[in-house]
Amino acid sequence: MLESIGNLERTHSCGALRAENVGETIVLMGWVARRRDFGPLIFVDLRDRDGLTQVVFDEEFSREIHDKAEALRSEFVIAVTGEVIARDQNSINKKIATGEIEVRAKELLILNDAKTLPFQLEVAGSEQLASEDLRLKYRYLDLRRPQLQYNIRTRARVVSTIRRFMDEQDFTEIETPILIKSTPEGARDYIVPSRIQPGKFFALPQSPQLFKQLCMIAGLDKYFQIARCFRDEDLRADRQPEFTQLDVEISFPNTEQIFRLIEGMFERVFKLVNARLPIPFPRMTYREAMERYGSDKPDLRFEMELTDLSDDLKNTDFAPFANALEQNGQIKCLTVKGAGNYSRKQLDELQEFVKRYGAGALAWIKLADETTSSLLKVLGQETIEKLAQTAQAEKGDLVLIVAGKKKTVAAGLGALRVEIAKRENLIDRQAFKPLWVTEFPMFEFDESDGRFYAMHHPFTSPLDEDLENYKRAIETGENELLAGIRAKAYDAVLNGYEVGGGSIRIHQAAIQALNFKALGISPEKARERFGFFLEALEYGTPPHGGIALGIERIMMTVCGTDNIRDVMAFPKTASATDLMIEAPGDVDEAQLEELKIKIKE
RNA sequence: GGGAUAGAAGCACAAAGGCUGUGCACUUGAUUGUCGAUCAAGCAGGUGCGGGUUCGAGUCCCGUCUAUCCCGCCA
Repeated sequence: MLESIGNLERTHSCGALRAENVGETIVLMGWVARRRDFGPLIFVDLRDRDGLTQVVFDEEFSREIHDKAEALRSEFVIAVTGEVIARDQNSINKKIATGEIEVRAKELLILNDAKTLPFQLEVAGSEQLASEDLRLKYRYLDLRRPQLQYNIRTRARVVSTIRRFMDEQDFTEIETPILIKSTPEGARDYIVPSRIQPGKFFALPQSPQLFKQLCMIAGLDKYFQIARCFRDEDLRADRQPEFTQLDVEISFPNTEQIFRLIEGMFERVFKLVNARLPIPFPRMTYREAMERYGSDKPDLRFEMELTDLSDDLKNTDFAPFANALEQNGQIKCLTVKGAGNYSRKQLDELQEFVKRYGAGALAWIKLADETTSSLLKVLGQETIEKLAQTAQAEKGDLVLIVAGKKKTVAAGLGALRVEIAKRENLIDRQAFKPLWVTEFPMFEFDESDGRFYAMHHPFTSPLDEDLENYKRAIETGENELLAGIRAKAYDAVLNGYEVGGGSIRIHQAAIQALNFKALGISPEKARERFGFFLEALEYGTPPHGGIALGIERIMMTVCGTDNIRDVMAFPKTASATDLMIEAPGDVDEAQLEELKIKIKE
């Protein structure tokens, strides 16, 4: 028999009661986390979002209530009125915040029952959770787990802290449209058919980029938005098709102002979890990051930098190395301290690992009792010793070498660096290591379709020092020169995650036109795609720039998880479906008819 | 689009190519101090799906589906 809550009100949460409450009569409501039946005595761990409180149903105290409690099962929803009593010294439970007390029930309302759950929320004394697909199907149950409750509530605190901070800094929160126009540049769009304009489509924003720039043209001066963004691309452990950004734009800015603002924001956010960040953040150019770490988002929680061996090998006959150098490539290595005893199997695994990034092979030098190497036969002992010396390897160390195109070497060794840090447990889990990566290249050449793409986005301003070369390169079509042009673009990096990226934008129509030319977008095409924006640029556009920060990525570091699904209430699977609501789904024939859409086949 | 791993009771797992099993959950009973309660009994699957190899297949092979991680893609 289920009962009504009536006018009963909670006096405390299940995490609130302490020794000083002893003697009070209180009302708790929550879920039965666990029941321990001792016959005349029944213990119930009552759970809500704040914690657990032990409730005692004592036959001696109230026969009627005790007997009623016999019917309780896991996840029943109950209201308990009772007295807070102190526990014996030896029955204090140090594992829970309310462990010094318990509640002796004198009233019990069974507000709802619950079927046996399809999986146990947490198996006591075990790290094992049910498989993720099952937990995603019953996400509302998985969310009852204290860890997810903590993550979701911490996210809310972070977001409200950000709002308050941006408000204090005199920013205006502005909502931009969700139904916008598709722009083929950048990520694939999610598209939405229009009923009133059959055959036409909206797109969901990949980011509010052009709208925030238009806000600057509109004289709104300091804009921000906690903006939902959509990208129809494949998922990863840190990527979902819809996600949230703190989107920021400022008029008359310089990079320093933006860095200061964001550093202040991060400082405030990380205070919530009692973490201190180094202010100002260290900085590194893109070029330096790639050379030293093989990554534009280096994880600075551990050392282990790359070493260039190209000089030592410039006269080598060994074909893979000679070819790499001939094609303007590189030979670089990682020195792993104390890994000189790696087995053949381990080295094979690492080789397989770098091959995923396009590396042909992984050569190694082991400095054990004697120095051995997979290259011994082809390079000879002397060269091996020299390489080990250049790599600053000492006895007991391991040197891992990759040769090839610069991009491949960086990708392979950059990823290997992180992989080895995980295997060797080199990462300080408590540390927060932020970094600004600056001076990104303007463009990236795509071999497959033989044109340049904007590395950041097509509205990014070139670096002042590179402006002359930029203009010349575009006018004369010198690809090599163009590839070297740097942008006023920067990324915020935290613990190896790119948590944000931004730039100073182009505010002059003539430069914007040049940029489209560099990207191979004809004036006609540009007008068709971005005409409204190009026109807007001509009506007195102030210099402006900004940044967008990924809320989920920030939350991943705040919550100490490596999975984005742990910091979102209702995430999607790797194949971009929602197992709970079973989306995407079919629509009625009538709906399609209204939209004038026919499904092929 | 590609690669890797996994799929067995409600859940998590063990099972040299040879009778399937363990823990938790669940049900019933016992139990005055537990907090991963304990004890006893009970309930419960034939291994994601489709083929193949074999005297015999969770186990080997092929395909497929789902989940996860990665490459490509994406900032």
